[in-house]
Amino acid sequence: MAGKKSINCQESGCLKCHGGFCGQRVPIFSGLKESDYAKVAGLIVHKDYDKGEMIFREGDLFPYLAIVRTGLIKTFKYTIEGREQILGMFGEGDFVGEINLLSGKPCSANCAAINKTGLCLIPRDSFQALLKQHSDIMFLILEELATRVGRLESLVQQLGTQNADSRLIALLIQLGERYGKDQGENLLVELPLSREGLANYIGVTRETVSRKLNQLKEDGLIELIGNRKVLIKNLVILRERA
Amino acid sequence: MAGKKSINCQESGCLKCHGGFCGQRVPIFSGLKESDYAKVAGLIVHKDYDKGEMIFREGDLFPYLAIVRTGLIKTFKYTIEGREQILGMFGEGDFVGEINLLSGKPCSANCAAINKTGLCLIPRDSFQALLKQHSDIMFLILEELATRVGRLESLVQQLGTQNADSRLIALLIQLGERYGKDQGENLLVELPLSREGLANYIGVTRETVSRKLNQLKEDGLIELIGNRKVLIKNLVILRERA
DNA sequence: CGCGCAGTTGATTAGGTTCAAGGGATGTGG
DNA sequence: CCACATCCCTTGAACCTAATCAACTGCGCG
Repeated sequence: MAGKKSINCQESGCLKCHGGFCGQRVPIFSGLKESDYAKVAGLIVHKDYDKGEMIFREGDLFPYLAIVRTGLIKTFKYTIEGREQILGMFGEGDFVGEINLLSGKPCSANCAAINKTGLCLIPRDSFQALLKQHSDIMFLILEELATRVGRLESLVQQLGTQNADSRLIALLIQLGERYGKDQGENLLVELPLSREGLANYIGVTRETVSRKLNQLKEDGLIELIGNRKVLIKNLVILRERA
Repeated sequence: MAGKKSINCQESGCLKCHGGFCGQRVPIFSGLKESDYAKVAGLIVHKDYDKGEMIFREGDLFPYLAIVRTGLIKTFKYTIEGREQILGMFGEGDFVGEINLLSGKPCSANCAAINKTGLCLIPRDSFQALLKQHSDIMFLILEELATRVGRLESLVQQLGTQNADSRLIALLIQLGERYGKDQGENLLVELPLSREGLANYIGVTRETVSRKLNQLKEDGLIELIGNRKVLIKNLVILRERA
């Protein structure tokens, strides 16, 4: 056993990953040749995080590109009042830490594990060298950053909306698109976040989320299954109500 | 004269710009050699916009990288309620349109001129070719996108803050950092936006901006000079109040 | 000089926060 | 497998802030 919390695959060339997850299934490396991929794999360090554990903090130097191998993480900032404002969520194959990769600037936000999470860390220097040789990777990162800008813009749009119903509905639809499974007419959404988490995404209190969710249930638009599942019964009307 | 609203410098190799503004004073081209710069200049198309005029709309294909030569522009989305939510402002030397450059995707937001504005437009195809030859430009764009992500994150943080005072103060400080001029103890800020513009930045109504601004004046923290200037008298206390 | 837009100010209202208490689910250890 | 503890969620009531609606002011401009 290589320890409980941190498994370093450096010597083995990360055989555990190679042919497995972190690498070919990661979009930004999808274009690499076998031989190049082996080089990358040799640099990867594995690290596991418990639910709720911090990965980096705003202001930290975090000299890695972190790829999510398993689990789910979030980036967030603290509002002036001290509430946690979620900025984004990142699942398998997504990466964070790109900012410090380039300029060596400190982190612009906090990052924590939502669930038990395994990351693949690529040290900054190694990655920069890789980038220079493979401009196609740079291109993919550029694209990813552009879509990230797009997502943040949508979040700004959501938070700019006064109405709490609209914000919550927009979030539900969004989560549905990302995590929903079709169930005949309906869409079953496994929520990655608690009520408080949802609240911290859309800038309201957890009580409001609770109330609005139950209101939507009473209006027959959704069904609440336990605390972590929502069945969207009428996406069309839900969209209209936003 | 080459027309009132659109000046195409293609034939002349954009002599007007060369040695003048759009090019060497634009950060992303700062590393180009004279000869390479001449190539870029030959591709540039000038276009002028009146105050309030749309540059592109959400969903448009806008196959240009647009560099601000003179003036000021904003990107924005419409909230679900129909209010205009400003996403960002871009002044001389800044660029927009990077998203469609790569993937050819439609615009994720609207863009309009805040003041009379002159843009330098570089057609997408030409720019992509340029990027392939100059990975250093790609790198600069990557960096710019990263800072843009950072700004949007801060905006999300601001909008996630419930308190309207805090939001407005945060905006004032931000504008102060960007547009402020030191006046001894004080900081004079030329506002690039109307009250309504400020309101559309921080997701409140123009009435609220007006009230809060006057309250800050009465508390001796700021001085209002006409409608487009604010004198910040005590930045330290202002920060505390946020 | 007067028109029109931008900003201000006031009164009212509505919606969400806050504070407080009760109810369920989940998981752990006996 | 049940009992218990904890965490999370729900629900209620009061409050408060910012939106809304409406009228007024004043500045800039033709």
